[in-house]
Order: sequence, then C-alpha cells, then structure tokens
Amino acid sequence: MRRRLSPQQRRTCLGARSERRVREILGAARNVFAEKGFEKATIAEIAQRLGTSEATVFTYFGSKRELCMEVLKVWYDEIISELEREVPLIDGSRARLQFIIRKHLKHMIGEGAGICALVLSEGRIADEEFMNLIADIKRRYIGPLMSVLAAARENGEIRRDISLRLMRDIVYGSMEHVLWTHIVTGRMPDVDLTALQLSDLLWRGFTPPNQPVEALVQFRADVACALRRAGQGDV
Amino acid sequence: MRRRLSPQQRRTCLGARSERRVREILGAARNVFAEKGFEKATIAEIAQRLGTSEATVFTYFGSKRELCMEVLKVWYDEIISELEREVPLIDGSRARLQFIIRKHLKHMIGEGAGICALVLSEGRIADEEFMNLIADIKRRYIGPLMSVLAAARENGEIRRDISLRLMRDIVYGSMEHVLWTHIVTGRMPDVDLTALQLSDLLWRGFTPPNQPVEALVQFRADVACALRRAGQGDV
Amino acid sequence: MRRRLSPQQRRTCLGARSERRVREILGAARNVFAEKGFEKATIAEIAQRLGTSEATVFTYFGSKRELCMEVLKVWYDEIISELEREVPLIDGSRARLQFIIRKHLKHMIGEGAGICALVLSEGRIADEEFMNLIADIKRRYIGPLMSVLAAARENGEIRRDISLRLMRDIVYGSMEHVLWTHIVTGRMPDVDLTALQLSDLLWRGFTPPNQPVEALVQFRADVACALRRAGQGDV
Amino acid sequence: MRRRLSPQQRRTCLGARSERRVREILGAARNVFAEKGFEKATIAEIAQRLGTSEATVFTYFGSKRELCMEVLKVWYDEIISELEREVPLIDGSRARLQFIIRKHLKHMIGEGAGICALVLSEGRIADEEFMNLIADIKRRYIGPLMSVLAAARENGEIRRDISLRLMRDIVYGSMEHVLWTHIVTGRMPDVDLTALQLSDLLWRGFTPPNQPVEALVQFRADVACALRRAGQGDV
DNA sequence: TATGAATGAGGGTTCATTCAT
DNA sequence: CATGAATGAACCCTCATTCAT
Repeated sequence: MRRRLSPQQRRTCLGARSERRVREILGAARNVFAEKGFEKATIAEIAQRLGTSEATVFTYFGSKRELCMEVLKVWYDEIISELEREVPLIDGSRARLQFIIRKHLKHMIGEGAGICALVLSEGRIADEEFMNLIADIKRRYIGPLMSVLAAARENGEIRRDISLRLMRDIVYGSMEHVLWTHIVTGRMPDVDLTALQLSDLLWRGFTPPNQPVEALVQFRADVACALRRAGQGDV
Repeated sequence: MRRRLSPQQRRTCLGARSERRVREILGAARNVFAEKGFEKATIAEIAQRLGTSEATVFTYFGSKRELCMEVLKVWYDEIISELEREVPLIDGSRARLQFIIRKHLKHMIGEGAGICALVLSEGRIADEEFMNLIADIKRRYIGPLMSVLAAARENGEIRRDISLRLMRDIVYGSMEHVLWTHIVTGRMPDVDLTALQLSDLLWRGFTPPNQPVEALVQFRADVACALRRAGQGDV
Repeated sequence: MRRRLSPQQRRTCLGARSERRVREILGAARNVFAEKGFEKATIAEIAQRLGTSEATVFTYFGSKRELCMEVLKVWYDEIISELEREVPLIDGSRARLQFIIRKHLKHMIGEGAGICALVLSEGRIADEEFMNLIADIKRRYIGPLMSVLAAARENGEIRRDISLRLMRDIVYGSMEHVLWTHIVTGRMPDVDLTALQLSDLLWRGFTPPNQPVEALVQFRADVACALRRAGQGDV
Repeated sequence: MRRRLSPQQRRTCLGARSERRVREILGAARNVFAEKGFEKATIAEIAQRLGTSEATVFTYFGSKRELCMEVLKVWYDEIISELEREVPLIDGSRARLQFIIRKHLKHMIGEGAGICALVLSEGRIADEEFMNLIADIKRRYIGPLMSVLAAARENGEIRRDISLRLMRDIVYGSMEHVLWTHIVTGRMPDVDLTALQLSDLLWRGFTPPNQPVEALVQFRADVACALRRAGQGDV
C-alpha cells in the first residue's frame, strides 16, 4: 500500500506542485494543531482550511499522528537551526543566555505557543514513536543553551554545585510559565523587558556565590593599569 | 431527573456506603485522568478499574467533565489547605520559599504530575466552567507563595524591580520543568536536594543586587571573554 | 413476582396509607406526563416531585407504561362520569351540544391539555394494550355526544345525509384545534364565548338544509363571483 | 469540521449522485419519523432501511433534529406551493374551501398523516428552532385557507361575528379528527365524499344567518331577466 | 414497605481512515 | 493525483427496571 511508505519516500517522488501541496497542508495543520491541540484538531478542519478534501491530506500523510509529527519537525527544525547559527555570534555567556531567552519568548508567542503546548501536553501520552520524536526535538532545542551553560561553567562563570540539567529546567520552566500566563490571560508580555529581567535574575542565581571582592577589585585595577599602559584611556 | 441534581445534593442524601463509592470513583477517575489526560480518558476505563459499569459512574457524577472537575477540586483542596496551614508556621521568607518548593515537588511526584498536567493542558481548551475552576484553583494554589513574596518585598528582602508575577512564574515554571524531566525520563529526582538548590538559586536571584560587586564579576567575565576571542587561551 | 400482579389486585390488598400513596403517585405522574409527554417523562422526575425514590414508584406500578395508562384511566373516568351524569339534565339537543363543548374546553385547559395530547399523540405508536385503552377511553368519552347526536337525528333535528361519525369528528376536531392554538400561542381562549360560537356554527351545519334558500344564496355568490371575474367590480 | 457545515452548504457542493442520496435519506427518514414519531424514531432504523450505516446519515445531516426538520420542510414546501398555485384557479369561495379540504385529506392519507402528526405533537416539546420551523410551516400551510376566508368575509359571504381564527380551527380540526379516526381504525375514508360533506356542513355554518329570502328571490328574477334580455336563454 | 444502589440496553454523535473512480 | 462517499469503532450519556436490605 502506498500508505505504508514513509513520508520522506513518498515526498521524494513527487514533483514541484506536490512540494507546495505538502507545505500548504503542513501550514494548515500547524494552525489547527496549535489552536486546538492534538485531540481536538480534526483532519476535516485542516482540509477545509485548504479548500480540499480530507482524503487529500491522507494522500500526503499517512495518518493524523504522522502529520502532527511532521508539523513539529518542520517547525522546530527551523528555529533550532536559527538558534544554532546565531548563538555563537553573540559574545559572553550572559548575553547568550539573554539572547536565547528572548528568542524563545518571541517564537513562542502566538501560534508558537500552541505548538509548544503540543510538545508539552501530548508528549506524555502518545505512542512511542511520537514520544521519541518529541524527546529528540527537546534535546536538540535545548542544545544551544546547554552549550552555553557548559562553557560558562568551564570558565567558572557559573556555579559547579548545581547540575546543568536543573539550570536548564529553571530557564525553560520559567519561560514556559511566563508564556502560559500570557496564553491564559491573553495579555501580551513585553518580550524584551521580560527577557532582560529573567536573564538578569537567573544569571545572578547561576553565578558562583561568595566572590572574593578584594580579588575582583585588584583584577579591575590590574586590567585598567594594563590598559593604560597600552595607551587606550580611562575606565 | 436524577441527573439534574447537582452532585452535592445527590451525595448529601447518600449513606456511608455510597460515600465510599464516591471516593472510589474519584480515586479511579483521578488515576485515569492523570495517566491519559482529559480527552483520552474514558468513562469506560474508569468503570472498568472499579469493576462496575459506566452507568454507575454516571449515577454519581453527571458528566465526564463534572467528574474531572471534582477530581481536581478534591485533590487541590487538600494540598492547598495543607499549604495554607503549614506555611505560616515556618520562619523566614527564604525558608518558606524552600518549604513551598519542597512541598510542591513532593506532591507532584507520581500521580500528582498527571493531575497537574491536567490543569496546565486542558485549561486552554475546555468550556468556560472548566476554565473558571482551573483559574480558581491556580489562584488559590499560588496564594501562599504570593503572600511570602509580597511580605519579603515589604521587608526589602527581595528586589522591587521585578514583578511578583514574574517571580511566581519562575518558581512554578522551574519546578514544573523539573517534574517534567522526571516524568519523561522516569528518573526520581532527589526532592530534598532539588528543593534546596532551587530555592537557593532562585532566592539569590530574587535578592536585591549588590551592584558594585556584581559589576565587577561581570567585568571579569567580559575581559575573559574578550581575551578568549583574541585567541590567547585560559585565564 | 409481585410485579406481575395487575394493579387492581395489588391495590386491593393495600391499606389506607397505600391508597393515599397511589393517589400521590398518580398525581405526580399526571403532571409530568402532561408536561412532557410519554417519552420525555421520566420516572425519576415523578419520584423526585414526590420526594421518594424511583423504586417506590415501581412498587405500586409495574412499569412506566402501566403508570401512564392508570393516569389516563383515572383522569378520564372522572370527567366521563361527570359528563354522563350531567348531560341528561340538560334540555334540548342544541343546549346539550353546547354544554358538552363548554365542558370539554374547560377540562382541556391547563393540565388537561397535556393529558389530551397524550391520548392523541401516543395512541398511534404504543403497544396494543395501550392503544386499546386509549380507544376505549375515546369511545366512552365520546359516548354522551354520540347519544345526543343520535337522539337529535331521531327527532329530525339534524340531517340524515351525514354520518354521526363525521359530525363527531367535526365537534372534537374543532375543539382540539382551538385548544392546540391556545397551547402553542399561550393565549387563554374565552371558553364561554368559544363554546357559544362553536356550538352555534356547528349546529347550523348539522341542521337539515333549507335547500331552496341555500340554493339562492349560493346562486347570488356565484353571480357575484362571475361578475368580479368579468372585471366590473363590487356588488 | 464537516459536521459544522450547514446542510445547504454541504449539499451544494455534491454531485448528482449524492443528490440522490440526500433524497433517499430524506425518504427513509420521512417514513420512519412518520411511523414512529420523533422520539421513537432512530437513526439506526433509518440507516438500516437504506442499507447503510448510521454514520452515512450523519454525513448528510448534522443531527437527528436537523434531519427531521428537513423532512418536514421538503414535504410541506411541496404541498404548500401546490396549494398556492392551484387555489387561485378555482372559482368561488365555497368551491375553494372544498378544494382545500379535499387536497388536505388526500395529502394526509398514508404517510402524510404521520408527518402531520409530527407537526402537531412535537411542536410543544422540542427546542426553539424546531418550534419556529413548525410554527412557520403551519402559518404558510394555513395561508391559502385564510385568504379564502378573508375574501369571503369581504364579500359578505360568511359571517362577521366569528373570528377567522376560529373558523380555521374548525376546518383543520375537523379534518384532523377525520384523519385520526382513519388512522386508528385503519379504514380508508372516501375522500371525495368526506370533502363534499365537510365543506357543505361547515360552509353552512360559516354563512351569515337570516338571509332575507325575498330579496334573494327578487335577485334571481332580476338576473334571469337580464340574462333573457341578453338572449341566452332559460334558467 | 421503602429505597439506595446498580446496570443492561440502547441512542446520538464523532472522526480517522479507506477506496473506487 | 484528487476526492466524494462511506463506515467501523468508539464514546458519552440516559433511563427503565431490578434487587438486596
């Protein structure tokens, strides 16, 4: 049966027109899944928004679940690669954290929130394949943050007594709750301000406690001195 | 019609035996809803676990939705009143925060996680009555924490430049993500340790910043970063 | 089983308290059946209005259908015997007709209408026993009118060329439609006026025609009609 | 969702084959509703008579209620337009009344009776939309008769002291009872004879009492005279 | 006698999925 | 390739009726 081909195989042998069709379906499906959640979304509605029939959807995607997975894959692939490309361009762990937070908040406002909720809600329930996909997405999505944290710990910028995993949970958990509040109340959060406050607050928690103040003062003096010697002026 | 009686009325006039029945049904329903979520849970399964018929469930609860709401109410009422009773017995804002965090983590491990997911996931989808209940539960559940934070801010223990709402989101969001990780990976977290670390980390973020010192810390990090970029290795 | 005893047998061996119970149940059932119709009426609602349990109803009446039949029997027995007692006291066929019409309209206003609708609506659908009861009730209910009409025909007061059956249908059909209009619109009809007009109008139809005069009347109408058709306006 | 489309929308975009399907379903539904009444009719039986599944019925009609409403609409639309077309072609108020009566009796024999009973019985019970439809149907169905009566009253052919509403109730009520008798007894009435007798009897009731005989005789003489003068012979 | 409790039998409705054209 | 049409399989919910106490 044609249905049993994986979507990749199927799509490989389709022409240009079909490529567009696939994208259209994914787009409509994304909206519907985001708005309704997996259970309440119906193929009928997706098809209706496209102006086609339900059967057409099944021509391109073997099942509702598969379609949903594809939607997630496409959506996350995009923002993950964006993240992976841009984070290294930022300077400083703290700035990177702030960047990641702002990026996440921006993506997750609007339709993104629904997609994100999909990942959070359905991941526990669905069959194994679905769960694996979601686990994979989460892992990759979280990758850039983990790199930043790992490097910062290497540098001694952040404390060693708390696991990176816990820090990661704090970062993403905080953001999700912020977003959740936004979804439920309907109020738009000020993304930039929230990102600033959040990264500030969390960073201060991540920072190693009890910095010896005198050493820092001395360090600043040294650098300033060196700088002066290099002839580039006041601090 | 019997169905049209509210569950309170119905239950009020039942004897001791049926009180037990109600609890049994609530128990089974709690498990099923927690495991499957609202949509995927079926009355049939709840009845089956009790060894009775679906009709019996409907004798005690007018609808699936009503049953679910009752489950939520019972579960949260218990822990909310526990929280409201015990938090005031603790001394010190920071200790209270730690207490709330530990309590939440403990409650949410196991079946509690599923119930909690119900509140988080279904709130956006269901009808108004359901949403109102969930909103109410959230408000009451969050009450003790908000009191602690508000008092701490009064005392000047925590910063004024960040809204309590954001702090609340950070606290609960972090915990939820911790729990989520636990659910997905199946690994039991060390509740006491996590509560300790989490409250420590967050508290330090909440605390008013000692700006001169922190500026120095940041300065050192910046220089180190610049140095690294300049390709001269470790600090 | 006790259930299999006919209600008569059962009631025979019950004491005074039970007699009252039976009447209470019949009363509540009457209201509910009248308001909702047979299908939409529920034993639960009947029991609820009595403040007892559904099982109690079944202690006295073997089934919903049986209860409904009993309700009909009791209600109609009363007004039929009333009719049979009072009609002979009236003088003159025409006055009797008017009396029967007024009586019917009065009875059928309010709850009576619902009972009557029961007879009209369910009679065609239910099982044979039910249908037989309804047929029997109708026959007896109609008896007094039939007697009046038969006697009037004997006297030559009403025409012989139209069957009594048709006359009966005209009398009761007219009234039912009047009542129906009243139920649907919710407006109270003026019972006495309607009874007067109805009996007058129908009686003039029942009366043997004075053919020459009526032929003349019709002739005039025909000419007027033809004239109008010919386009020469009013007569 | 497919279900959420109105039946019109749905049907509009279906080809000729499904037009037939719609008619088939309406036909089967008509029979079942007519035989059983709304409550006792089941989608299962309708589907079974068509040799299809219940789901198929729901593909074309969103709900049992909607299906029933459509059945009523189709059935009445046809006979109402027939009535509106044909009544004006008849000459004379009395002949029109007779025509309407005969037409009604003919339509209401057989399955029509069941449909008619639907209108009469369910109108009081169902939800508002249903009731509105039924009220609308009744109004339109009764329109032609009301026009005839109104015109006849204008001409002075029928009495002014009795409301048209009451006359209407008498006409339709009589017929319904005639039909009811026919349904219950199972005997076919002689439609033409009944229509003749009914219209004769009722018309005589409607006619203004106390026509001055002498004037009529004179009128006939005048007309006859005029006719003779016009050279067209004897009366 | 009264009733709390339980339930079998069914009805309406939904929807992912299949298949012939 | 697109799709109109059909449907099996569930699911929620209702209610008359039974039975042990």
